[in-house]
Amino acid sequence: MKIDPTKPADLSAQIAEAIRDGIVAGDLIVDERLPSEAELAEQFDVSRPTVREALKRLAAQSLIRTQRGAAGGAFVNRLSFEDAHEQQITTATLLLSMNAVSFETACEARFALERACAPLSALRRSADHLATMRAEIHRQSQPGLTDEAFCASDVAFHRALVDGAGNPVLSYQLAGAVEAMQPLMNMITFTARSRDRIIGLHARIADGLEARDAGLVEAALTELEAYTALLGRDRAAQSSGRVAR
Amino acid sequence: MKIDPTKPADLSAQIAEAIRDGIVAGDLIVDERLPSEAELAEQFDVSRPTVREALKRLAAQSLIRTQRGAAGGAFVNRLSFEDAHEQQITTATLLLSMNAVSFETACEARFALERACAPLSALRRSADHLATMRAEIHRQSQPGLTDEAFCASDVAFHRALVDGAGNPVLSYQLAGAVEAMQPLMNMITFTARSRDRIIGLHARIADGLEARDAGLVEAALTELEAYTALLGRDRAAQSSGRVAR
DNA sequence: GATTTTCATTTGTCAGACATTTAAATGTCT
DNA sequence: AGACATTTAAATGTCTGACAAATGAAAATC
Repeated sequence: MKIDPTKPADLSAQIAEAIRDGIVAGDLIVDERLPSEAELAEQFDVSRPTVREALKRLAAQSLIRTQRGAAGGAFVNRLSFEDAHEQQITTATLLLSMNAVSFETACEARFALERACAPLSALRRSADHLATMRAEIHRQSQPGLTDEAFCASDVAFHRALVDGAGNPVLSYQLAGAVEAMQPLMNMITFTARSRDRIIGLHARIADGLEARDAGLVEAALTELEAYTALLGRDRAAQSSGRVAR
Repeated sequence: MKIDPTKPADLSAQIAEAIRDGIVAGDLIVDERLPSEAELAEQFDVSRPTVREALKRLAAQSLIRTQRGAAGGAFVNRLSFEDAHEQQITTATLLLSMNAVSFETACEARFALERACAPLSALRRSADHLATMRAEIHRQSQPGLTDEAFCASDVAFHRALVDGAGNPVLSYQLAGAVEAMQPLMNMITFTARSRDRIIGLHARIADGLEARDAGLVEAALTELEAYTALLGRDRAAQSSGRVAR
């Protein structure tokens, strides 16, 4: 592990990269302890603050964790699905909010991904998944539910659908996409009629999964996509109509 | 923006979180300059190194960029698809390598996602995408190609398929998944016969896209999934047969 | 032997300083 | 006045040294 002090990049960035490469290449295995900050500083021939900046970069990506005290230090972190999920959501959320991705584009991606889960979920969903979905449908039909709570329940419903596929990689990828869209969905105001429509489609999805009929689920998802896109367009039209610019 | 010095979390982590929240909430907009490190140190009532550690955390997530010099400083970064893509790949790669995700699971997720792209890609693929895919197929049939080069071309082929869908969100999500699998794919040795089989399926995918027939593409992808899973099982069987453990 | 105390190690934080980069301000010449 | 060179100030990047706080292990004590 060597770094080039003449490179234009920051030393801390170079050091972080060197350590990251070591982790990816398997030179550093999970739960292995890195040398102490003082030792790393000596190895890379830099000061301790520089090493610390590098370690913080890695910590921000959940690649390492640090522990204070005698037997403390920096340890290679076992990246959990939860950690990755968190990162994915913040990244995807920012991406959607800053790149002005159109609602339609995000919507299309989301439902395309969900439809990809449908056959697997129809095959493997447990009774638990189904129960969760039914419970969320019931919550969604409660009167007096705020739009935000409705959205949150919507996310939980779709998350159960995705988890039903029994593939953690899919769950991680997809749940991230679904949750990242929530801020955009929250901007929609759901009328009683639109809620009824959505709940009805949710029920059809749950029915399809119960019958293990992927076709039904996909059809309902396609309808739901079209309806969601419509709601998005309505909101856009309203807000552009209300405010002058 | 306030932090609590009595909290168990590191000050730099708290500061990073405070700034991140500001970005997500829109208090800090893209390309806006943050206060200088010295000013931030005063605002949060901490030292400059602590502020710097916080900024490095944010830089590691591509949330900010820093510039040296007179008009320099830390600026809120417009998160690009490329940046997000990079992050996604490293995260997903580590996730696959450290969590011992089975080849089958990763494979299933990958092809489920690709099938989700098929209808959109059939509808929207440009002549360019098709040309890229044909070119990669041609490269794959060159004799003397190393396994690694074959894999790289395979990734390029599938990336063109995904990009053909014309949905940047899908491209970002999916290309990440495909590329993250490359290390696992690289562990497979491709015989001449298996290459022929794969190339044939690639050709069928390209044909399907050319004819804008999503069904053909999906069918070929399903076959390719089955075949890839088979190759993965073979490799597992061989390696477990060769080495004792 | 069990409990308490001490201690060494390590990360977390601070203060101050200097180096380097960079753009803007200033000065100078044509 | 305009073009070019120089200076300057502001900002990040880095270093040194120090102290605080946490923590596990060894030593001391009961």
